[in-house]
Amino acid sequence: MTNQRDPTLQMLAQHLGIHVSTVSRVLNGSDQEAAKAASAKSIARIKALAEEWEYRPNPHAISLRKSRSNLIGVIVPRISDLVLAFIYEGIEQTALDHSYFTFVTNSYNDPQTQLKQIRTAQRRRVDGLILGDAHMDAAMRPPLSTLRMPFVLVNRRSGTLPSVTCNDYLGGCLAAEHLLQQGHTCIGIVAGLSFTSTGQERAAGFIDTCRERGVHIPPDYCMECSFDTAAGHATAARLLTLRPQPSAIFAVNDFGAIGAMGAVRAASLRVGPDIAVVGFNDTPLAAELPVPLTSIRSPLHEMGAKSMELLLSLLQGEYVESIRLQPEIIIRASSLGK
Amino acid sequence: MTNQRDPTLQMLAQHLGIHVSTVSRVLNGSDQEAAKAASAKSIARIKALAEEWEYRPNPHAISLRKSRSNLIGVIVPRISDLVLAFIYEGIEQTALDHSYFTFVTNSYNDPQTQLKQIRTAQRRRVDGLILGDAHMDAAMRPPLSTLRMPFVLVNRRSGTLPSVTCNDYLGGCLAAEHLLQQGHTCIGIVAGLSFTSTGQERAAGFIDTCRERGVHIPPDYCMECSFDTAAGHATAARLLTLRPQPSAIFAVNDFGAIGAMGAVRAASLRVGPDIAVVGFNDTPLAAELPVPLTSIRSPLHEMGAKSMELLLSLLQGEYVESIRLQPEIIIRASSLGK
DNA sequence: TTTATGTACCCAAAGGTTTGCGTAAAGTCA
DNA sequence: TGACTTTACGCAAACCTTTGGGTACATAAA
Repeated sequence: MTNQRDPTLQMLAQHLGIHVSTVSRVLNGSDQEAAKAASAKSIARIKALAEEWEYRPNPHAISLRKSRSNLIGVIVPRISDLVLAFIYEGIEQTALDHSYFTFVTNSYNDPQTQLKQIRTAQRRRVDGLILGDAHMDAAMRPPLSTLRMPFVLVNRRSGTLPSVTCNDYLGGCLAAEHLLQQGHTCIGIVAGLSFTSTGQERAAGFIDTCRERGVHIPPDYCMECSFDTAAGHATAARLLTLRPQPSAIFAVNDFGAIGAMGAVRAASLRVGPDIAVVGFNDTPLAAELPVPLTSIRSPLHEMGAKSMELLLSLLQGEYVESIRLQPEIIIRASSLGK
Repeated sequence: MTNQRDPTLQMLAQHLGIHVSTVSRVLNGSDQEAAKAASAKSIARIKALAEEWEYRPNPHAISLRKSRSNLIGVIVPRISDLVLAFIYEGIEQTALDHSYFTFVTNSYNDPQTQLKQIRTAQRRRVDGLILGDAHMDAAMRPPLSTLRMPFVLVNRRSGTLPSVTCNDYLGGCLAAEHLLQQGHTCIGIVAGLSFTSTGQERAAGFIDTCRERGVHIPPDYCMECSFDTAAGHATAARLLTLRPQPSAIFAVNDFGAIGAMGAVRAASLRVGPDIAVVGFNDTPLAAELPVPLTSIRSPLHEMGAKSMELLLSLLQGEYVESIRLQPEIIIRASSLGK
């Protein structure tokens, strides 16, 4: 019976001389329902044949009939940003565990593109969305509340929309406490994009903590920039031209911090002894850099997993609360004097 | 007419008093077919209403009817390996341009897992597969030829299976030529996993070129290891304990090279003046590292895009040839003496 | 006038499941 | 024996499209 086409319910039913509806109930109802639908003997026969023929239900037929697709759309700024890749791994694994499929696309932080990708996903009839590219500024973002579809934000939050994020403010505090403890009083910030909650809150936590300890960070020592290495380099270079020159730099993400380290070296200064550098996210790179990078660890995989769990709850019609995960500081050579 | 359910062909047809089959032909046949199916006036009415109601065909119904899903499965070792993330971006964009959807999963270089992921994708009724985690060793890999489904390999090749790769051997040659030109005669290799064509061919190109120029690389100076930073660090550390100590290290991927740079520094040596380091792939990080990394650039995005194009051809039933893209060396401070 | 050729449609089956409802036969109880 | 309940299924519609066939009417050619 190893012919070309995959077996269908109908083929099984016909072969067994049992009606297709009965076969259906046995094969995917609960044990209870199965018992109601057929005798023990029939159940055994059906299951045996399904096994032998390696019957796999056609997902398109199921989706059509049930009008749900078991598909989740994931939209991120860029999947080649390591941070998002780790988050996505958490999402994808959790989805698979619950027999959902996910597909992921880039929006490049462009609201226009984000909206387009959302529409494309909806055309594919996804059951829900996970958005990793939220803008804080409600005016700047597509009207998410009009999505008419369950969704959750991940990594970045926005207003009261359901989200799973790191406690970025606290992360900023941790970074500040460490640098203050090292005796720094003049500090520059590579602040990320201002419309992201990540950038905004990490910087805010940092600045507030400094102020509480009597260290003032002037506005021009806190520079907005995008989250890639090149931007981090350029921004840190500008920070280093300020007078008085900062003795430490806090970058709100590791890629930015790596760029900053490059800028420090390009200015013939040493990372650590001359200029302390602290990053954020503790990507696996951080520990292995030529000068190991002090970084705030955020639980990326867990963040992705939790966001998927939240969405699953939402799909069940349950009420959910946003989640904030705890960061932790990992101190390495880049922020320690000689 | 803004009610809850999305409009269907039938709803349009009923509203217009035109048969659903006619509406179908007008809406997705060519202009030719449309003209055959209905009068100019009817065509206009149909299109107008479809527009007004924002009609979107139900992909599940289409898939069921046509028994094709417009879905492509992509399997990679890890999407959080930057190299694969860039390749995937190329795949995904090209797919979207041809109105295909892709979804991606990790196989962690485990043949067992790979097979499982392939089966899962097939259960979703994908039209084709792109595999980024091929094993060279036919015995070690799932029997890809029995897939009964179009597929193409990307990044790594295996036997004569259709693939899109970088000319890794040539890349290895370029790296060797550069280091030889710098006067190095004792060189260590962080060689990657031996069952991957990438690791194997890059190392082979390097070693062969050295031999041609009279520089012998003993087997114990070429160490296998996985492609992450931590492994690169550990392996480079071992290379540095060899006597005579190598004055240069070629790592077959950038993450490995970054780890190696860490090891060099941990041994109180300077990257560049003391130990030259060369990587592979020229990920955006390379240029921005504290010591900028010399690396062989492989066109990752293009590789992904081309692999998708190849698969599309295969889906058309066309015959295809494997593609090898040209690498290029980007020289930076990490391989230059003082 | 007959025959051929379009034009502008409609019909109905098919694709694979799910699910509310119906029913014949067997068993239970008084 | 009659009434009633289980047991073990079967029936058919529904989900939304696509597509290989018509058909009825009109116009044109022979």
